[in-house]
Amino acid sequence: MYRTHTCGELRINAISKEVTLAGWVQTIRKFGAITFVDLRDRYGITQLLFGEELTKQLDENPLGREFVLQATGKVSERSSKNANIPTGDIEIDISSFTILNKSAVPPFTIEDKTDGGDDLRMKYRYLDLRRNAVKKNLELRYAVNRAARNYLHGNGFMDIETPFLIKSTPEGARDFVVPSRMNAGQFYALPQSPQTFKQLLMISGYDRYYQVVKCFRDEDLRADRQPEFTQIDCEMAFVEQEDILNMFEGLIISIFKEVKGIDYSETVQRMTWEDAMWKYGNDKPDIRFGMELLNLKKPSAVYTYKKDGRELISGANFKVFDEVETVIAIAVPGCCEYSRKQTDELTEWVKRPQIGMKGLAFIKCNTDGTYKSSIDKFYPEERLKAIAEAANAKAGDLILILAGAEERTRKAISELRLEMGKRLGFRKDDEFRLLWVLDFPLFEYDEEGNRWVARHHPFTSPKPAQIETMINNNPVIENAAEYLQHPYASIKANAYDMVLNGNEIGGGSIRIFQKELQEKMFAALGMDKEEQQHKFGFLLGAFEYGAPPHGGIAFGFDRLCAILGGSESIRDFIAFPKNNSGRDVMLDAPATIDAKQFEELQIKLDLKS
RNA sequence: GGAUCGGUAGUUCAGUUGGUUAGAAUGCCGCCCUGUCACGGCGGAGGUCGCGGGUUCGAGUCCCGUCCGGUCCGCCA
Repeated sequence: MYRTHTCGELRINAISKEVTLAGWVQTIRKFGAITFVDLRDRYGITQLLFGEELTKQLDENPLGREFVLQATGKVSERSSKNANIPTGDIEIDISSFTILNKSAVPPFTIEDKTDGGDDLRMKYRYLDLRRNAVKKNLELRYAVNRAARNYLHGNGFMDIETPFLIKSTPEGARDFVVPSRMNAGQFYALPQSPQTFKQLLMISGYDRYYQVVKCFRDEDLRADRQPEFTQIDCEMAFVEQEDILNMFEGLIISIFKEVKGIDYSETVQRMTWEDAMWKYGNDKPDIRFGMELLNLKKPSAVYTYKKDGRELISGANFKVFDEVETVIAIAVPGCCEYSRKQTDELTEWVKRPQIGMKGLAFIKCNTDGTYKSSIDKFYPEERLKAIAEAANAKAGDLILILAGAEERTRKAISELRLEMGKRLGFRKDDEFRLLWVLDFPLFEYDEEGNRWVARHHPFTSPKPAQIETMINNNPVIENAAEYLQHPYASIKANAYDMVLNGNEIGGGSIRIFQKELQEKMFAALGMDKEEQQHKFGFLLGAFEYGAPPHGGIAFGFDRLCAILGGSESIRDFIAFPKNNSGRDVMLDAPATIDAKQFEELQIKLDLKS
């Protein structure tokens, strides 16, 4: 037996017990005749005391950091206790020890605040995983996993595995492809999601399905995006949108409760996609704080039913506002005292290439009721006041105004709102606010191909009232410049995203379950009959045999864990992540393969560069 | 595909206008130390300044190229 206890469990009540521990050497503190060794395992750290005799033995067999050590001795009370660790009241007075294995000096310190950089930590990920900070994240991940499974199991969902080697149907993201040896010249694709399989399971009658499953997308990465990632993938039959929303806000609330001990008692807010874009400039608004947008001017074709406040800025002969498509303002609370230096810094911030605005106008709503602005030359005080009132600005607030092309400006003001929210401390890691964003557009216009693409995916059903619009209109876009006038531009989907603190954590839709509508959808996306049959013949075939109404959702498991853990990056919540270029720096993958493997696959490399 | 920041000791970093032998902290090694827990004290070793080329009397420093890493845009149904 290697050990009787772990390094995290012994307390004062175990005194004088004879125990054997095994673990890794965290630190060695030698004092001439006696030596202290902190022994670490997954469960904690326990101090070992090497007396005079054993310290002499250490001279023969010196210990080093990360050596694997087994030690037997008696639990005793420390003469000076350490309140910082749970086992700090006791130590093990060692009677014998065995060095089970030596260790090279690790390239970085195995501590909560390590001296190692990201790159090095990834290369030696097996050492990095020994660190408490990373271990905590993986424990959180496992807790979220358990909580999700418990909830779904409790609600009658069944975990059914779906294949990883499937057919490439390049619709959205690029597929990872895998060559087949037995079918030379042919390729499998790794799934971007189990989408079609879970729909087939609904047709097969497994009316509540879930899977915590790896998905693969061959696209460029970000701090919160990996080429392989995990989804909590769910699907239900005989449901409407309302059933799905209720079931899955229940899932997240249950995870909050089990993992974080949070009672999320408030009603989960709901917002249409148009409202989200209008009020926050963004389809995943962070609703932990206000600072809603004041739309002072919008191009007429966008958000057709929304009235902007253009009368507030028009007729002032201010070219910048007169000549652009869109003008949007936000009122930043309590910032009217910003100095020239601070407003200049904000101007530089919005001019960065990532934001790409030409400038920033501001109105200071002074606490004495006066207004001071960078645009006073064009707008007398009463007009500034009118804008301030429309923006719900209070005395003491700073109004920031951006002007430019619709899409860019909306995106920029949204980023500015988030940045100001962050600077003012409105975005707290430990405050969680859920939001459903509903009624997304069914289609998006693809400028490059002058065609429609599915905003969510091609299996998403339109709002029932708009099915006629879709069937009765030709998807062809005659006039690219006026694509917004096309009937398809206004079709809304039965689709929903769950947003947590400004992050999309899940998204789904009610699916199309009628063959004819699905064919119309494929056709709208530019697929002829032959292509439809080649790519999705199996699904269209299945729709002929009694497909029930169904819908579902998938949650980004890694991202959800990162947000619950208060982190921006998902990498520390994945045991073995890839770097920015999609490389595993520990394995040094991807890599070339043997000539023999190419031979077996009957593939010859002919790289372009 | 593009933008941007970085690469100097095992590690994290500093290095002035281009100018003597490239520094600090930490880690590592040795000696001392019986109550430490960020132990302490003394001493020591440790460098292809990512790589290649150029400018210069002289390059860690300036220029060009390239590789690697971070962040972002495009992309991510």
